[in-house]
Amino acid sequence: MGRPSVQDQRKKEVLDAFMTCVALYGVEGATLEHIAAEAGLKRPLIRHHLGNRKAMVLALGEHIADTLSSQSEMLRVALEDHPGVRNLIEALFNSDGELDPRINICYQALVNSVENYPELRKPLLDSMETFYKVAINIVLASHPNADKQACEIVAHGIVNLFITTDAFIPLKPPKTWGYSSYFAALKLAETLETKS
Amino acid sequence: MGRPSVQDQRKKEVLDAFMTCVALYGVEGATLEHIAAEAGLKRPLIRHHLGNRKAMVLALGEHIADTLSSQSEMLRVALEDHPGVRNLIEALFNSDGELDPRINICYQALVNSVENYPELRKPLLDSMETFYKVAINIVLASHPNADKQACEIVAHGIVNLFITTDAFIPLKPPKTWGYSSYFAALKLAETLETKS
DNA sequence: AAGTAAACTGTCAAGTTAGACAGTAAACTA
DNA sequence: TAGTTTACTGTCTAACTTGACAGTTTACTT
Repeated sequence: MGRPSVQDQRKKEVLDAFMTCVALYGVEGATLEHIAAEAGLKRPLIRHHLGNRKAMVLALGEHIADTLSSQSEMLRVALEDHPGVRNLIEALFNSDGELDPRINICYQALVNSVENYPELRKPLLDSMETFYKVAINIVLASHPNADKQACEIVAHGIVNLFITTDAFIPLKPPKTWGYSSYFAALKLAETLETKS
Repeated sequence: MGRPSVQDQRKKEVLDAFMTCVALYGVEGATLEHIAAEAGLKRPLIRHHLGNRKAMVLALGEHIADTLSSQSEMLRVALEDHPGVRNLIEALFNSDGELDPRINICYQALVNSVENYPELRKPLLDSMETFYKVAINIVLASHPNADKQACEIVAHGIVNLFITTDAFIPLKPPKTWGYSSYFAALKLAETLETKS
């Protein structure tokens, strides 16, 4: 049967290194050399595992989408026993390093490359949609009497506020920026309380 | 006195082309060839006007920061006679093409490059701060009796919701995404009404 | 121990990119 | 018209980047 394949594992490692480089240099700036150095491998190995550049970018798109989707699932499971909008907000804003900020940065970089790699659009769109869906369901579950549309809007808003906060991380902004988004999310959540 | 200088004008044109390319290919992916083609000039001219690559990136940082600041000023002036949070939200979300979405995309790309170009941090931080300040003052002006901190939070929230909406534009998302941010911003604004 | 399938390495060729600089053309002044 | 300043072009070099592929090593099977 020959040497055992570590392709699945290696692929993940390389994609992780790719993710780091895209976050730092942008999609086209993440060269094979950068990725190889980051992954601790020789350059030709990158190609061996992920194929040529286009295949790599598309694989990264799938990877980011999968990661976002599985993070959504983790969020859903984590809040299954402790529902409540409040807990959703805490999970998003006060998850100390549990949610990898590279994913958001990388996601944005890929979004901006959709024109060059149209195949990226669907996975990116779908994975964000599931993220929103999870948030919406959490909000709906904790406010069964509230207006359905209002819940969707609040959920979208909370997620979007989180996204912006995450996007500013490389800037090392004053803490007030993060706090404001956090409190704005809480305010949004409160709009459901008063109506119920 | 020799041939009249068009440097100021050309510089702006080249920076505009640079902005377009960064939005499309990322900071490191925006090559001189791309920029030259976009600007309709020969490659060496880019260098003539903006200097080497590092100088170009820093110049773009200043340019984006200046543009953001002047857009903030325009917003301030436009809403001077028609204050009100509602009008702020309309101006942000329903400005049909008046606010260039490339600026936001480019801003994000530059934020992610702060580690490679540390000098970018200050202008990016300062210009976003003035954007927030303008929004805060508009909110404060229309709700003089409301809690000051609440106004700041709402203003931050509205701006951040707008930023996320703008960031998704290259994805061509379903209209509901944009609407949700818009309505979430309105809901945030309403939290001030009920308390006054 | 021989066979084998996969991971891994070394290296070359083609294309692209940034940087540098000499030189030309254009638009003004005296 | 001569001089001057600036915009602009052509072109060379060095470095970088991707793609390709032959060859080696590793780890498992029979």
